[in-house]
Order: sequence, then structure tokens, then C-alpha cells
Amino acid sequence: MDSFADNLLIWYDRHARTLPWRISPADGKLGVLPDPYHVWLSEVMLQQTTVATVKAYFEKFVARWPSVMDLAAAETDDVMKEWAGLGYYSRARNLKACADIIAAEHGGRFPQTQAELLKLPGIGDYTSAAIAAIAFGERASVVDGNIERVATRQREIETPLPDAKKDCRAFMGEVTPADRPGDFVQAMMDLGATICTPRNPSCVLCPVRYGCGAAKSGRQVEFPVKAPKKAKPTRKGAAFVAMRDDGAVWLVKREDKGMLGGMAGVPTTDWAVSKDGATGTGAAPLSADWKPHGVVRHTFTHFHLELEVYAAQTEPDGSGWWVAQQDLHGEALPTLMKKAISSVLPDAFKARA
DNA sequence: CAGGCGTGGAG
DNA sequence: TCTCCAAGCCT
Repeated sequence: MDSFADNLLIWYDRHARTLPWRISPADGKLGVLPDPYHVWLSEVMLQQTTVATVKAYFEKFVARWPSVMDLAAAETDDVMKEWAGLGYYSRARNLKACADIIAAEHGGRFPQTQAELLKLPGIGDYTSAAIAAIAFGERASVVDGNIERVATRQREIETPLPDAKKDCRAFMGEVTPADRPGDFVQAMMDLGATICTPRNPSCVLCPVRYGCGAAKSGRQVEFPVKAPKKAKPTRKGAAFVAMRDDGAVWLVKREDKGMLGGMAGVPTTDWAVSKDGATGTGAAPLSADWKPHGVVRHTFTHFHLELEVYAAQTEPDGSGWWVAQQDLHGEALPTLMKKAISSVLPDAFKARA
């Protein structure tokens, strides 16, 4: 009894993180699997998003929609409002679409195999395997960023990501136990998050250090090897904060496709497409005495944005709605939009009593 | 299949 | 300030 899995699970039973969507070894419910709804919701939120950020969102969602049937009965706009600030907004639309399918076609119960889960919107290779393993005990092949790091270090896999992913999957196929596969993948992720970290890994505390090729050679931080990144271009655009006499702000709903799709915001130029220069009040959605309020800088995954913000007292026409300043926090406003509005109205999103 | 798609924290 | 990046998915 000295396998990779044994060593890792012994460590996990002592050091597992306590997380709101998880049944921890510390809960004393050995063998009890967590609610698939909780696993699914947390896994979708955790896609490219930190645990620290997700916790509060997860708690809010579960409090408001305790089951997948509740989420299916919700309005999409309300889901977008609760998701605001979490990013990657297509996840929220897919989340709702997935809940609708589970309610309508699966009687409110999640499919129990990776293959079936994979068919659902917003559930890909990783998430389907994670739900199957954690919620249903399937010995599925789970590979996420943490596991890629652990695997490439264990085996000193020199192939750059993402090509190394199949080697990582092979590694997981070798080490994943038939017993407790869900705990095992969570243990791998906890190890990657707390011990086998990108920088300054704590190898001296690692339960699987003796089998680790990179620890032996001292090349831990050289793995995983990644393809070089492309430089981010800088794009420019303009945003228009239209205000009514009573201070209310004019919002519009953005198109479902593209940047910040389906979210609310102030009117902007088409900065998602324009490479540059589409700024200035000439591009304003309506003519008014626009006053410049400086530039908001924001960085997305693949470009930097310099957004010139203009403000005016004006009555826009077209589709949109007025929102009193004290109600702005309840709208589906992405962080960029909160920044733009705050540059004109510094107190708009200040903490409320 | 390479690129689109957010955000906030760490170093 | 800037770079990296955190439990990826979709097209």
C-alpha cells in the first residue's frame, strides 16, 4: 500500500480544503457523495476562476436557487444579474440553458455518466469528468490546470501545453484508483492549489514528492511547458453615460453574442470590433452635449481596452431603461461598465447601508 | 483548431 | 505597472 493514490488520499484525508460545495473528509461522511447540483454549479463557476472569487457567488446562487429545478424556473435576466462580476458570461447563459434541459428532459436529475453530461451546454471534457467522478463516483479522466501541473512535474513531460494534455490524461489513467475516484481528483486539485503551486511549490510538504521527477531534478518551476503567448493589442472605444435630471442612468442590454454578451451597460461604440480610433462623440448613440470624463482602462483576456467616457444630461431614445443610482448594483453590469459609470458617478457603487 | 471570451489577486 | 494566471468551453 504505497501507491501514488494511497499517498495522496492519506494526505487528502488530513488536509482537504473545506469548501461550500464539498463534503469534506472532516465532515465524517465517508462515502457520501455531494449533491450533483452543487458540484455542477461550482465546477462551472470555477472554470478559469479562483476559488476565493467563486465562494461568495456559489453561496448566493444556492441560497436563491436551492435546486436545479429552481434555477430552471428562474428568469435568465436574474441569472445574469447574479453572475455579474464573475466574468465569462456565456457560462451563465449556458448554465441556465443546461438547467432548462435537465428540468425538461431529465426530470430534474443530472445524467450520471461523463458521456451523457458531456452533451449538455457549458459542460466540456473537464467538467463532465469532474461531475461524473465527484458526484457519481465514476472513474473518469479528469484533467484541469492543477492536474496538468502535477502530472507534468511528476513525469517531467517536456511537451508544451496544450499538446501535453493527452500525456496528462494518460498519467491520470495510470494513477486514478477504482475506489474513491472523486476524492482522488479533488485531492489532485487541492495538491495543485496548495502544494504543487505554479511558483514556489512546497515540495517538502508534498505527499507524492518521492515519485516526482521534477522534484528530483530540481526543475519544478520549468513545468508545465507552455506555448508562448501572443501579445495583447490595445483597442479603443467610447462609452456614454446619459443621465436624467433626477440622476438616473440610462442602460442598454448588450447583444447575446460577443464581448459581455447578454449583460447590461451604458451605450458604447463598437470597441469589440474596432481596432482603434472609433472614439469621439461623433460615434455617440445620440447627439447631446457630451462632456469627457477621462479614460477607463480595462484588460480582457485577449486585448487591452482604453474606453473614453462621456457624460451628458440627455433623453436617449431607442431600447433601454432608466435606473436610479441606488439601484445600479442590482443590474447585470460587468466590471468594465461599473468602472465606466463610477468614473462619472464615483459613489454609484459605494457600499450601501 | 486557434482564437474569442472576464476578472481580481499575487508577485 | 505589468505579467501571469484560476477547477475551460465553444466555434
